Amino acid sequence: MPNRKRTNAYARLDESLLRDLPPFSLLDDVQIREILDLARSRRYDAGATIFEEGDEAERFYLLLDGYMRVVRITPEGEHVIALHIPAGQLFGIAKALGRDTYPATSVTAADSVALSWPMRHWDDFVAKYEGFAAQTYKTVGNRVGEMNNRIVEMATRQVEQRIACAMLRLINQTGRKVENGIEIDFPITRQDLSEMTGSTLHTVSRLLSGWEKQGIVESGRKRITVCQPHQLVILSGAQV
DNA sequence: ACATTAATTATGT
DNA sequence: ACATAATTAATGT
Repeated sequence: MPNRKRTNAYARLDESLLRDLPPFSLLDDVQIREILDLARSRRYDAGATIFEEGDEAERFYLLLDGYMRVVRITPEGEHVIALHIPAGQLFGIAKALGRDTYPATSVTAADSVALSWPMRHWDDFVAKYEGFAAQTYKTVGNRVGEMNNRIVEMATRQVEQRIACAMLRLINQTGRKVENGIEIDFPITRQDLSEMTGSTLHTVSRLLSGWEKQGIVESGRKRITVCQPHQLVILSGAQV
């Protein structure tokens, strides 16, 4: 039996991968098949850079598994983590922002799998597939909203409150229930938290140690569990 | 109220 | 054994 030649690097993709994801949930299996046959599937190790800020936006992506981190790097080489993206969401969608270069760098926060399509299909997708445009712009809106909140946070809250806010977002968006609380579902360091909050890894470490003594969190190397989310909410200074 | 510096210890391959 | 991550104390702005 001769090998079938195929464009994908791995076994034929199954329709069920996309069927329940918001951008594609209104489509029938024939349409999903079309889309999958245009897609490339790739696996990335944790910490892999998928594209960099300013690169020509050649493809757009859908994260099937893992977590992405959207990063901006200052001329001085300082990293600022703008956003985390969970599995099931599109990223690298420069066309949705009216751009032909990527506005930020995308790095995997965990081992990940992503589909991607050439950007030239973007307009076809928007025109042809019901619900695709609406859902993607909703996603973009949510991300912009989150970043706006962060700006207010940065300007008005103290470091302890900002870190509490960042951790609350993480457990809401990427939390996984474990015995004694909610664990952040991907490896995360003190350094990462500091890059999300405009702080330093030392301050983060010191605060986490304090919270651990109070039983609010439990942490180890590259992993953090929030045991008492409510206490974090109080510390975050959220408006009641 | 924080960052920075530096020294030390813990942890994972 | 080695590199990376985390802690802790001291000092600086």
